[in-house]
Amino acid sequence: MPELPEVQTVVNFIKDKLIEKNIIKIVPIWPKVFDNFSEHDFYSKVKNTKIIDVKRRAKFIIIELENFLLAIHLRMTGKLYFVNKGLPKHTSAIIKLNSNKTLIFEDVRKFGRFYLYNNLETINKRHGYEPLSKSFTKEIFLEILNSCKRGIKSLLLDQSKVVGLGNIYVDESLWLSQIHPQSISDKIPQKKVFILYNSIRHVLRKAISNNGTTIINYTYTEGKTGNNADELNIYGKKGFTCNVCDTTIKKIKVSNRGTYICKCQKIHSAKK
DNA sequence: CCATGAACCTGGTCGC
DNA sequence: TGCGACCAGGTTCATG
Repeated sequence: MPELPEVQTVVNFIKDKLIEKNIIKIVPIWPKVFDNFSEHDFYSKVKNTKIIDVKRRAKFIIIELENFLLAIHLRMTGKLYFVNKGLPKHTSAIIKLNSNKTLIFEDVRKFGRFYLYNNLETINKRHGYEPLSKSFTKEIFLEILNSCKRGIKSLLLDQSKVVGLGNIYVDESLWLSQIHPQSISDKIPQKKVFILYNSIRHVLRKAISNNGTTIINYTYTEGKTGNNADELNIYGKKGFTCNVCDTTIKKIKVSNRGTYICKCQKIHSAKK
């Protein structure tokens, strides 16, 4: 579930119930879920457990406390939501609030992690531009693409350049721009780079406004799901007809990821 | 610098 | 119905 729009949706959904509350208990159920701290560390390091703010940076959910922040990465199957009673089968961690509410981190594949940091520095060091921020201009995007020679899909998935894109939205953005995922980044004409820039922002904004894409029954809480699956044009559409070029959508492998393409996506590479 | 593959995990689906 | 193979919205690390 978790690319930028889905993480943003989780933040939007839980934020109000967290701000101004105190964390009275935080329990790891899966032993490895707390990456760089222990339950005891949390209680002793974090003096004031009042939550100041909840936001997103890259694909992390950032729960900001007075002198620390708790960063949560959902990885492939993580879900963060409130429960009234009982624990789901794959509960990985529990956060209890003084409001008597319980936030659950459910994670079937157990890849998700919690991190305790003083500030955002550690995350910022390894992560690039927020694609929807003002500082991410089309000129900067062009510079990123021209400064290396990499397959465009692999580059877009690289969080140290531009954050938030994952397998779904990369395929959707490239399709919308009619660029083949194996195009070499510095061989894509400037005009198309700008189209790709617009496509990425359009695709992400639309997905956020739809509360994210639900593929496998992802529920934020009480059955709420994202509606963006209806908006997908290429991802998961193998065998369907592309509604632009009218040919059959194929599935191939690019950067070791399942990748959906159609004929209208041109490959830009060094001439043979 | 860049690509590839494995590792971390569980569960669903597909083909025989 | 059963079983194995393969796949999954992410990231990191080792290797060539």
